Amino acid sequence: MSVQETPQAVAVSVEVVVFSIRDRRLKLLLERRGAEPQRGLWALPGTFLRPDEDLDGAAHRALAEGTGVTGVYLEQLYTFGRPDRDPRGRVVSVAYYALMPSDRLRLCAAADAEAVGWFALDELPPLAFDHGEIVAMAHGRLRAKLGYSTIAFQFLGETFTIPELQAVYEIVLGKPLDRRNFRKWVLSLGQIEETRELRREGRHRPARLYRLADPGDIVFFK
Amino acid sequence: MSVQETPQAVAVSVEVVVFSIRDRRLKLLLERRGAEPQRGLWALPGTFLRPDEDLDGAAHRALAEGTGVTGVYLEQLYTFGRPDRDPRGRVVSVAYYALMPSDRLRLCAAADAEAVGWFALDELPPLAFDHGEIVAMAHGRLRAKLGYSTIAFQFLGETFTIPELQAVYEIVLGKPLDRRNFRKWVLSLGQIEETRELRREGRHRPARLYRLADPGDIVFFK
DNA sequence: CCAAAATGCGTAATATTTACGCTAACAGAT
DNA sequence: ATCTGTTAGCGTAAATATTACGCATTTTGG
Repeated sequence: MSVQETPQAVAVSVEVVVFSIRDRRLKLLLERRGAEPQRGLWALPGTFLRPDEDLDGAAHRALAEGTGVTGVYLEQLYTFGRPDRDPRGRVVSVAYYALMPSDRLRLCAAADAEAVGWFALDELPPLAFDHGEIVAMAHGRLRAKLGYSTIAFQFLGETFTIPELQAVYEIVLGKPLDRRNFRKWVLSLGQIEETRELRREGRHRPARLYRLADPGDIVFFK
Repeated sequence: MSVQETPQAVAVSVEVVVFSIRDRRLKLLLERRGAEPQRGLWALPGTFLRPDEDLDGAAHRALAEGTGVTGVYLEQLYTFGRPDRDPRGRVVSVAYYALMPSDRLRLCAAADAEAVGWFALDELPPLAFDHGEIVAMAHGRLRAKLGYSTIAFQFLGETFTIPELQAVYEIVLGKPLDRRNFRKWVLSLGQIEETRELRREGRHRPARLYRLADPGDIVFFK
């Protein structure tokens, strides 16, 4: 790095694209901005980076402060730095995306946000700054990563049935999958182990509950 | 983003991991640091972000100033922001990686660098800051992306033979490939078209020269 | 004109993916 | 107790993709 150049002071923020599946749809967590600029528009949960904090830490904090959510899967997505992307000045945003089970939420509006809400990905309100661009990239990455990693499991609780897992794939990919082939495929990954319990709901045969063999880990395959 | 927080001033830099294939090995372009801190250590070409510049622009500039190289394939890799990663203060680095043909270089040492040089990936000198970590991630990304995109072509000139392309794959993946299957595979991608010319070298049948059907574009497949 | 080296084509064996028939288990209605 | 609708779960065959590899072709150097 060229140390003879004078480093220019820049504000660094993190923004988090939080995905969850609710009502059989892929949804996004947004905060309504309670301050200028762009007051009233919806925006991604985010925060400025603190002096002694690393980027992952800031992303976790943004999520905790904005929504009370902790312990979810978080991954760095991309860094956005167009000079004019924030009217307040030069802000470089490191975007993250997060996946969480639908039940894991206690909504608590952040101090400077009038509201927090879930929005279906295909019915998003107008977003602040360049957050639409960030969301589009996060969605693409999520779809791609379903195919070669176990991130999809992050949408589910500790135990889950194979049909529930299949629903996650179908909702994110937007297309139906064959039950029988899906079952074979997911079992062949060697990532889940069966429990002794069943999930009974509806007037039909109950499904066996499974558990991640290595919870917390994201495994890559193929 | 939480606008009530005071944004902390942070220096933002870009660092570029430049890959090329020279002498049938995967090599990396490094600059020897000519100033403190860590003077004398080798480091990735990089620069601080300027006020009116976007991140991609800064990465291209870092490359042009450090090495005189322009017009190469550049892609954002990851952003590194551990609080203690640079002894000068808080520096968040947006890392990029670049691929270039082996012939495309006019080495010109940057003003503050005593030297610029190519190093085989498995014989790297000690690197400054956390650049070793950045290089490791770039190498992983490069290998992964060979499998589902046409980045490999960026290592070659405008025209190339199929065996030359195969050598790129073999060197990056570190394993031999079957000539006949490789040919079928690469032709089936529909990304290259044959020219009327041949490349003659050595005492053997000359190879046909091909050209990218859509030069500059990186195509994803599978 | 022969040997060496590398291109270029074709075909068989193997593995992976996809399609889909069929049985099992449960809830609730008759 | 039996029937019915619905979803879970198993197995098998067909289609597709990948891999292995034999062999003829085209060039150069001696």
